[in-house]
Amino acid sequence: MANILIVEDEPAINELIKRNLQLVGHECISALDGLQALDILERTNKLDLVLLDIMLPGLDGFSVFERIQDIPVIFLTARNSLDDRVKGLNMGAYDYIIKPFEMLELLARVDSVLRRTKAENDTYELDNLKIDFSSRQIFIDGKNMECTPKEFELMEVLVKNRNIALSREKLLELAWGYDFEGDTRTVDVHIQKLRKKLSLEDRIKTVYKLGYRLEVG
Amino acid sequence: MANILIVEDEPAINELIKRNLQLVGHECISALDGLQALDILERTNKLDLVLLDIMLPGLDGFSVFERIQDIPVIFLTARNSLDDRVKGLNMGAYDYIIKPFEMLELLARVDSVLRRTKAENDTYELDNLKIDFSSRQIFIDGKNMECTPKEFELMEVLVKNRNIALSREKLLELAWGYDFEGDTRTVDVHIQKLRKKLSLEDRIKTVYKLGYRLEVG
DNA sequence: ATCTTTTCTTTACAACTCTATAACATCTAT
DNA sequence: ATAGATGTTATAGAGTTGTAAAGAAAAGAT
Repeated sequence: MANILIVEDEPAINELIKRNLQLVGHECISALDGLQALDILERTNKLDLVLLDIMLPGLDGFSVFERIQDIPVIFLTARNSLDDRVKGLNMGAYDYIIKPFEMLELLARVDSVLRRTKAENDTYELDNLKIDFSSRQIFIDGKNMECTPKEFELMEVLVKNRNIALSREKLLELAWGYDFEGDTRTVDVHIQKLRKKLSLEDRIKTVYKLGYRLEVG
Repeated sequence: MANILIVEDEPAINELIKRNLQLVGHECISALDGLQALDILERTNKLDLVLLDIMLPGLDGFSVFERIQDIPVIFLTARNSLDDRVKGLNMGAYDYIIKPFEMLELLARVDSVLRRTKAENDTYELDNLKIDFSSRQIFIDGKNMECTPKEFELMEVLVKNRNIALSREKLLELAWGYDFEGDTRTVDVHIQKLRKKLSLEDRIKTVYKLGYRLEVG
């Protein structure tokens, strides 16, 4: 889907981010310090996004950022200070995330930035299924399936968190909003609609006692 | 909400942290020195987080930390030195807080770590077996084995206490909950299922007259 | 406004899955 | 050899999910 450079000096966190981005279909390359990042930036020209830690040994994130041209950057920072945030955004970063962060939040922000910057990223294709996030339409073999708003929103959440088991509560939070007060069974009914309408009976798996997961090769 | 162990030798500060965490709905238990902390860690297995002072009488915080497995730790330290910070984070701590700290900051960091550890995608690998604790899936050679909830929970307990012989009573307590009233033979049946489904016949050992042990190189 | 249509949520019950237990077989220590 | 411990299989019941249809809410038409 997209090529992403992860610049983060803590190997465990770097690996964690990488694993999750790969899970949803991105190509990733890791750098553990600023110099390594510059090296990769110089040799590679197909990067779509850089996740950049500010606190790095040696060359810091801001210095790396100055050498990046025409690639969107999301800063990762342990510091919550307004200074760093403002500095980063003033320099032209697209977004910033304060560590420690929720993985689902990171995935959402990455998607958001890619959507803003890469037109062809507005759609996701899966076999004969095509999802157009900007026009909020879903196609099967090029035929518009006329989804309702809730159907689309739920499908969007499943697609953006594919291969991850999501509880009914989490799905309600992500597709309905954290303030939804109703029954969790509502999710079930909408899942059935998606399964039927989009022929996803064997792709949307039930995770017994938990929720659902969209399974994709 | 979460079970938190507070290791801090100054009674007033320990009590202060405890009161505030309880106020926001957490369960707390206090230790006033390293040995007491180890004792609690040994007897309790439902802790979600440890707040650990580095400067302690007798056994210091780093030594306590070495005995903690699979529980996130936030170090509390009066020392602002980069050395201690780096040492703590290198050892695998999730975060650290410099004393004196604002209570709200502590609460925010506690929440943040708890949120992160719940969403985090941590896995344990053992030969061709991979256990993903966040999505609750077990893979063999990358193939999802479709475990039931109880199968997963029992496997989780075995893995997290690998190489330790666990009695049936202990397994029931850890995987079923302390309030399970049924027969201990229930464990046997589930152990057989794991052995069969995950080909662990020679890894899950029977400890005659006691229980079972997952044996790992 | 009111009525109609569409979408969403809830409900009720059917279908299914999981789990504990029982019953019997086999093993182990003495 | 024997008593007690563990392995194995089958099954009923509890709990979870699937599904259709009724009820409620929102959107659109008149």
